[in-house]
Amino acid sequence: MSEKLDRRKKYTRKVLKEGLITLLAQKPISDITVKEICELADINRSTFYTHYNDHYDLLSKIEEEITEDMNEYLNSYNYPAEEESIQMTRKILEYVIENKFMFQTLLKKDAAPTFEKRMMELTRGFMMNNWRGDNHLGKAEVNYLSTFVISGAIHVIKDWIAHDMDQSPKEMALMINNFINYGFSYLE
Amino acid sequence: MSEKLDRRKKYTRKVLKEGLITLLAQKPISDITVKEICELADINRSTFYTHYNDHYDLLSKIEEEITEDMNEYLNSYNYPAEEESIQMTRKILEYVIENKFMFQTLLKKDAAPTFEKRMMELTRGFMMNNWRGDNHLGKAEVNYLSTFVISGAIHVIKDWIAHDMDQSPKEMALMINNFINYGFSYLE
DNA sequence: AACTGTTTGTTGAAAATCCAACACGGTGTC
DNA sequence: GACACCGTGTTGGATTTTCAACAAACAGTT
Repeated sequence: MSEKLDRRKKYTRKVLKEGLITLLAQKPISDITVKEICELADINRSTFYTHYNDHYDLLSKIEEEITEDMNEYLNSYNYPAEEESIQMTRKILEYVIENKFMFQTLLKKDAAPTFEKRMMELTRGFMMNNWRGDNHLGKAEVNYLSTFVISGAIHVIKDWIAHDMDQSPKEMALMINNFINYGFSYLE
Repeated sequence: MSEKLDRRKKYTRKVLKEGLITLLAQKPISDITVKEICELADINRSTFYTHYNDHYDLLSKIEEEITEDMNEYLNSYNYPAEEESIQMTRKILEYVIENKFMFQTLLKKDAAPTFEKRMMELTRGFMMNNWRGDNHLGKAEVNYLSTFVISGAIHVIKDWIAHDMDQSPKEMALMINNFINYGFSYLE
C-alpha cells in the first residue's frame, strides 16, 4: 500500500508540500505556479514532475494526507470519562488546533475549495459511524440531515478559526454538540 | 576558489553542520559520533564521508566558514559618525549577537577548543590592520602585546555571552575598548 | 499582428545520494 | 581470553535528483 520511500523522496515531497502551503497562505491555488513552488522549496522543477502532475495534484495529495491523518487520530484514544457524543466533536477540534496553520490556510476563502468538501465527507463518515445508534429511520433521510447538520458545524469551526480559536476545544465541542443535537432532534 | 555547489551538496552540508552544532550544544566534540550526526541530519553515513573525513573535519569547516563570514562582515560598512577604534569592537560584538547561539555553543568550555584560537587570530589580524597606525615600535613587541590585550578582550566577550548578553553591543564595545586602550597605552 | 517575456511539460546525460554489505578496531562483560 | 556489541571507514550498484536545453502555450505590449 504505502510505497517505500528513500530519504530523498521523502525530503523532496516534504519541502514541496511545505512550499505550497506557504504560498497558499498568501494567494489562491490558481495564482500559484509550479516554478514558484520549486524555487521556494529549492527543488529542481523537473523533479517536481516525477512526483506530481501539476500543483493541483500536489494540493490534492496534501489534502489526502491530512484527512488520512485526521481519520487516524479520530479513531484513536477516547477520553474515558466523557460522554461519547461530545468526545467526538472535541477530538475533531483538538486536531484542528494541533494543525492550526494548516487549517487556517486550507479553509481560507478561495485558497483551496476542495479541502472543505473532503473535511465534510470525512467528518460525516465519522459521525455516521459513531453517533448514537438509535436511528431506526430511512438511511437516505438520515444522510441528508447529517449533511445539513455537519455543514453547519463545519462553518462554525471555520468561524472559530477565523476568530483565532479564542474558545477552548472543550467549550466549543460542547456548544457545537448542542447545535448538532438540536439538529438531530428533528428526527424525533 | 569556491567550487560550484549543486543543490544537493549545499543541502547535505547544511544539515550536517546544523546537526553537529545541535549536538555540540549538548556535549563536547569528543563524545559525538559520525553516526549520530548523520542520523540527526537524516543523511546516509557514506555520504558524510564524501564531504568530510570525520567529525573533527566537519567542525573545522564550520569554524572556517564562520571566521570567513565574520571577516567579511568586519570589512564591510562602517558607521560613519563614530570613532574608528570603537567601531571595530562594536562590529565584532554585533556579529557575535547575530550568531548568538553559534558562539554560545562553540565558545562553551570543552565543546570545541579550537574555535577560540581561530577567533583570536581573526580578531587580532583585524585589529592589527585597523588600529591607529602610529606604532613606530618593533613589530614583535606589538604582536605580543596584542595577543595579551585581545586574549583579555575575548574572555570578556565569553563572559558577556555567559551572562546572556545583558549589555548592548554599543555599551560593551565602549567598555572593552577602554580595556584595550589601556592595554596599548603600555606602549607610550 | 508581431514581439517579448514567462510558464509549462519533457528529455538525456551527469552528478549526488542512498542502501546494504563488508572487514576492522575498540570496549565492555562473562 | 572469548564473547557480543558498536562505531568506523570503504565499496559497488541502484535510485534519485540535478542541470541545461527544448518546443509549445500563454499573456501582455506596442
